[in-house]
Amino acid sequence: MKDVAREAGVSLGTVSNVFNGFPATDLTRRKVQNAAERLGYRINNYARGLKTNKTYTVALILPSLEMPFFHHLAEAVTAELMRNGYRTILMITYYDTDVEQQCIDMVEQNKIDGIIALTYNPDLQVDASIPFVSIDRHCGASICCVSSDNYHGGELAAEALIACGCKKLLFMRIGSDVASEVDKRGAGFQAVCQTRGIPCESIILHDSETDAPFYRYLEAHVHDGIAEFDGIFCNTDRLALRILRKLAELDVRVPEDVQVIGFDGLEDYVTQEPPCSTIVQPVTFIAQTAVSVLLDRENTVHPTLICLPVRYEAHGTTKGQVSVWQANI
Amino acid sequence: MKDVAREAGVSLGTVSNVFNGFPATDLTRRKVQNAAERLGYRINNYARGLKTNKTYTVALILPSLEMPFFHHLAEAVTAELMRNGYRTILMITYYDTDVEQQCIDMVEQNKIDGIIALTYNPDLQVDASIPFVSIDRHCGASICCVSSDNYHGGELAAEALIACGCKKLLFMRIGSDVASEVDKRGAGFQAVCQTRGIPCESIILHDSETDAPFYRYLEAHVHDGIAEFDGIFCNTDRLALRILRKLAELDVRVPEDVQVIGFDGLEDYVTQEPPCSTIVQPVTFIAQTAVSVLLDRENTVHPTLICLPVRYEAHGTTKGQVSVWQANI
DNA sequence: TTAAGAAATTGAAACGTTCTAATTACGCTT
DNA sequence: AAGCGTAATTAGAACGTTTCAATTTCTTAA
Repeated sequence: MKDVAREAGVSLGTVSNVFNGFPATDLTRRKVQNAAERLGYRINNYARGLKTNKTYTVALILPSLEMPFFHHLAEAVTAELMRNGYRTILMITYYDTDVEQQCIDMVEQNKIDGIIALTYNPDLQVDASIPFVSIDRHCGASICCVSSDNYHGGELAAEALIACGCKKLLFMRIGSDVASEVDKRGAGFQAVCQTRGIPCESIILHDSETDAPFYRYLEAHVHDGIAEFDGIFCNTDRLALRILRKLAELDVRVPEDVQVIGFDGLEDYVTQEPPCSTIVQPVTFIAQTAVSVLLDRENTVHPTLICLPVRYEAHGTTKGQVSVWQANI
Repeated sequence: MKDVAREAGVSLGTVSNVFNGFPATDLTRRKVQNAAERLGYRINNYARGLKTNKTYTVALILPSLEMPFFHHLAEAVTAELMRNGYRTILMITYYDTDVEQQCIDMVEQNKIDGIIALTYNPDLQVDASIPFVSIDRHCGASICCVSSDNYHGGELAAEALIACGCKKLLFMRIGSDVASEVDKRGAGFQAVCQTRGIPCESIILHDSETDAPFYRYLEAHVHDGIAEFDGIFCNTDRLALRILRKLAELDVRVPEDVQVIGFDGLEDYVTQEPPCSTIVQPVTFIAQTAVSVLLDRENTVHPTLICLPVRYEAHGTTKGQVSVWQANI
């Protein structure tokens, strides 16, 4: 920059002004730009960050990229940040709460502009001075969490199954994250069942790595292809897919005898064989919202939870193309 | 840091020494650490980067995260970099060659320590002074590219099918990246067919978004469940999966009448229904190799291509559990 | 006890920006 | 032509580290 200033015959400050869009004569502007071009000058963002304390970098902390929801999120967050001129530092925790804390520590060390995280550590130590947005799960009372409207998603699933004629329902939930927003899917589902007077059984697996308990339940409650229930809501598409295969194995006809709805609506699972009706999460919208809440530090008061609308999408494991999401619940 | 120095009653330089592991008395070391603790001091990496020109950050540029190969790669690269004390800046190009160039430009501006990229732009402008490793595809004569041993993978596929009794083979290839390392799969496959005197037809789709041409071919060459070929090698598992479904639709029995092998071996596809025999890529190893080549700037001379070993894995769409990868080709 | 040598510590000058207050140049009005 | 207000430019002090030559302190051996 010093060289550019000398080459252009102006002062250091002027070069800085030109590069930051501060007022300058067309002539000087041109002189500086030419000099910079000739010298192949590139601004040094570290020196700049040192002075401004602004790094145009945010950290994205995720448990893994293997689950479709996670890598879709990663892609969407990265894209949205880039659109705003920010870079993404990606960190993977492998569902390990210690690694989560490590990531936070590492990242705070680096004077970044914010953190977007999906973590499982209930008592994460995070510096209150650094903007933080969580996804799917609260971490800290005053930290904004953005997620799908899981509760309403559960309601939609119940409404859809009931509208398609189901009389006896089943809710299946797997996954290790307790007390997360995701947990509300079951609550919404059960609430509707209750109101409508539809019996509903729940099988909830928090710590199990395997689906075996679900399979055992199915085997116990299906006899000669006749099931004791006629509708299942699985809390993820991934699970729904495996349940569908198990049902096929047990000679249960879908959707004739039993109807199935999953949750997520990411192409990866929905288009698999068989494709499954589902509650679609607005991943891209979640990403965009998280980013804009994070970057918008104008309002000092932030919402503590933002739920984004989900919708029901029929893919053949429920009867008909019922547009339940338009129902006024 | 100034405050820490004052608090500990030592000079600025000493504090720096302590934090960088330079020799210091146990006493001073303790004094400095206590002071730092009391003041909640954290080193500022931007100031440090300014001085040392070392940022402990590398950029990872990928077309997308949706393909299993890509997100596995992203995860493995991130983990490996973290293990080495580096941070990962993730950038997604959406297969757009302009965006690729943009990413490179952005990243060069930021004085990072290196770039790992999987790009499609044949004439990417990249600053020779910044360490660069590409994956799956060369970009620039003197830039190191690491990939699976795709040629040998093709050979393995052919060997496996032939060892399982195939007499008339088919090679199917889809994907937009021309002239990449991936392209060598077909070459290896055909070479073995030639040597062994096995007839082999190839259907190569470079620009097609859809599989329709493959389906049309299959429909034309299968009559009443009897196919004119008895073995297929698909250049990805994703494709293999769809071909398998089409074959089922055409009442072709797999593996009895036609055997199928895919390529990639990432859980996402192999465990789908039906699971498919495949050539497994060592994703994690690719990631580790890319990182270590990138970080190891000691040797000024770098290899221009590094091929990592693949292996054949039977999953039921080929007959028997033939361990072809041990064959001495 | 002292001199020499090694080890630890210090002070000040970088690194490449931005920022602020001060200065200079410019265009108008009287 | 002088005076005034505004806009553009400048000089130099930060920002928080590292680095290196110079200095001090500590060890050891004569």
